[in-house]
Amino acid sequence: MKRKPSTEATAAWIRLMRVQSRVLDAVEQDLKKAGFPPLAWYDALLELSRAPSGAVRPVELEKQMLIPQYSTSRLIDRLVDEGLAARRECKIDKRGQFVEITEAGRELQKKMWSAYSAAIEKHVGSKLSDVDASRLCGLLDRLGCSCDEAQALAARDGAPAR
Amino acid sequence: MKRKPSTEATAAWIRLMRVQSRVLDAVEQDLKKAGFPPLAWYDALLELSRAPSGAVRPVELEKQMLIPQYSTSRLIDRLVDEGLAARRECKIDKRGQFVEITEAGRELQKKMWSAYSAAIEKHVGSKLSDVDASRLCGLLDRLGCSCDEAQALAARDGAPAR
DNA sequence: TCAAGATTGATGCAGCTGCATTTAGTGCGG
DNA sequence: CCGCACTAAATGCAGCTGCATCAATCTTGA
Repeated sequence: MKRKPSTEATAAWIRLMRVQSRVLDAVEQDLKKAGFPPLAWYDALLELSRAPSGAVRPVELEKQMLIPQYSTSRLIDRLVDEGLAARRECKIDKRGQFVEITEAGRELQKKMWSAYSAAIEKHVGSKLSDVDASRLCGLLDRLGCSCDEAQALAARDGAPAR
Repeated sequence: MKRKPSTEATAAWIRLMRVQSRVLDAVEQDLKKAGFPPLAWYDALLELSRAPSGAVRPVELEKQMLIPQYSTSRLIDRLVDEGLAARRECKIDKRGQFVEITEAGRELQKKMWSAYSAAIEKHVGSKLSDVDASRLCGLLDRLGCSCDEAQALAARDGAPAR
């Protein structure tokens, strides 16, 4: 019987998988019950709303959200279908485009943040002291090769996921 | 601007989502590159192989793996299609059935564990001391309302995910 | 004993994801 | 200016997921 990874490492792996899936599920369920779309929509709206001009190239969105290109393309489709964002022509590069958040999009993002932040508090915040949350961050960061800007983002108005 | 969850809690949430998804991706990719099926198959095979009789009721599998009923049903379909498991009639309850792992299934499980354990070591073990891994476990457990048996499982021959 | 309700497992449908490919446009070297 | 390699985005297809529902069987209680 091979035993490359230590028992501790394996246990950590298992928990990382299980706990994340449970917590994510719980948060997504809360949002859904409140009548909101999936978290990915929120993330996209947040990125769009952060852009000074309110418009972002799909490629940028893709990099920010760490999701594949086709996924971005379809997510934008859905946002546009729902009137939360609009595609704008990109004059300087005719292959590309800009995606601009609409007023409806901004409103939804704000409303979602109420429910979303409450869910984070309920499923994470209330179970961990700030000190422990920071410890958890530190340990997770060592696995993920750094989430760079996460601290900065969290300090602002909404939190991305994934 | 609301600020229900602390900055620390939010940062922990973000990292939990991001790091998990990166690590899971990395491990799944390693397995795929080695020509193996997805992790879910491994988990199922492991559960089946653990059963003393080598046969398990789908309902049991469902509870162990924490996935919905229809998901189990279809996963079993795929395993059976590939000759890794077989459906056996359940005499005592004609609604139900038993799922039994085949020799091919046992072999695949073992081979996958080599690749899987190597991936865990590469993406988790090598980045965290045992002590830190244990700390991580402790913190995660507080979020997940306990993963009960995870420690016991890890001590044996293979580790489930999710 | 038999109807009502619970449990086991399968399945049709819609939506989402990954993969590969396509379409269109850019920019560079010759 | 042309051809070639590269980047931006969209899309067809297959597989997977969740949801709702179904059929079969079991259990319970009047």
